[in-house]
Amino acid sequence: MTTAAIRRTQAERSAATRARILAATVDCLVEVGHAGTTTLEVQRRAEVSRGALLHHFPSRAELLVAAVYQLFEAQREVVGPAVLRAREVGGIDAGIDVLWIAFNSPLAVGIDELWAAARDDAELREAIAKQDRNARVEIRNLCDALWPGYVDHPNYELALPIIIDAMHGAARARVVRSDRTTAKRLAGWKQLLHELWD
Amino acid sequence: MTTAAIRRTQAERSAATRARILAATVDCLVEVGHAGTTTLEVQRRAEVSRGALLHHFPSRAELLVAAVYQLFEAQREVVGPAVLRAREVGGIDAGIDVLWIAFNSPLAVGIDELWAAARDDAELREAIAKQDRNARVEIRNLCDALWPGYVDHPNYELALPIIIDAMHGAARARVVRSDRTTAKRLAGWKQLLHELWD
DNA sequence: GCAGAAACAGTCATCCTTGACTGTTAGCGG
DNA sequence: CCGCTAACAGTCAAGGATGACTGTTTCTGC
Repeated sequence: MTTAAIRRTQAERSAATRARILAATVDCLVEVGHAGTTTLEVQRRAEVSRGALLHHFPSRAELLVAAVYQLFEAQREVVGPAVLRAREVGGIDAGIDVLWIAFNSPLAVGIDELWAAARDDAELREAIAKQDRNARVEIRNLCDALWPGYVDHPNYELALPIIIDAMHGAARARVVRSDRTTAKRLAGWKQLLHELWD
Repeated sequence: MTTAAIRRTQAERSAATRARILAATVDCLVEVGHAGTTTLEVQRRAEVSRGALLHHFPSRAELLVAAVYQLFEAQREVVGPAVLRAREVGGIDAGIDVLWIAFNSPLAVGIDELWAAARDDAELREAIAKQDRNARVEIRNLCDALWPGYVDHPNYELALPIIIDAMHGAARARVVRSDRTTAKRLAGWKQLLHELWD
């Protein structure tokens, strides 16, 4: 009787639970890692039945592959606004700060987690590889947008991949090392670009 | 009767099987990753009984912690000789090549695997953190040995952590990306140091 | 308003891993 | 040579994860 009050189409119902499941999966990956992301745990967090979970994602593998896309998409939504703010400020330092946001977000932790798991899972590896290729292009465009004045500098092409790799490495080290060292790294990256570009 | 031919002390027997177990664990980590490194798989590869395994390492956690030390130690034995050769050649380029050997060795893959797992395992994290602190000092000394002529250069302190972080990041990316890009990276790192130091 | 399909609910068998446990053998001190 | 202890061997119970399976509800097309 009361249930009749809420009336949704099949597509709406389906999309809603699917979204809940994916959101729970992402949370799970970020908080307890790949190993901790069991289908049971996802099911608990999403508050769906086992049937619902298995209906949308017949296997754990498919769930994780879907999570890859979800993670990268969510990442875009985090980075986008930050870029806009940084463009108004402008300059090398603000650009580094924004880039670091991308690599340091909780979502990046989730991506990292799947990245590690991808080594033994061909399906997952393929999904990650594809998204990574896209991400590389986007990061490149992001940099061009952040530092329009330096795009034509002879050292621009030299510095970018190194900075990006360094951020990758630093993000990874963050698992073990203290936050304190992060500030030093940020300063170092800024100094490097000033050294190369100014 | 024939068994009497081989006579070893308790300590020798013990050390031998312990070494076999640890070697198998390292192999396992490198080949099938942290998740694939089950105690059963290690036991199979080391060709020891369950009793032997559990005798030396009462729990899987202790086994993995021991593997951390083993991995870093093995890494030293790989890098050491390479450094000696590089010192004879000398120069920025040879130094980069040696550093990359350290980050690109199969052992580094194993370390990476445990590094990822360390996020949800306090015991493991502590072990990794400790070894990482040592490794940082050693890498630093290694660089000083590789590039004695540049140690006092004003940009030396700036460049080192960035190169090291970049190698970390690149090593990680290697899981997904092709080897082809590695050559470009190596060239980029060399060029950066030439740019900064020459 | 009714057949059919999609979305969801809940249970269960199977498999795998872990570490506890008991039994056996090889070296060591006296 | 003998008792003892460390090193090793092999089995087993418990727990947890996965996905198959059956039942139920909600929507949609006609």
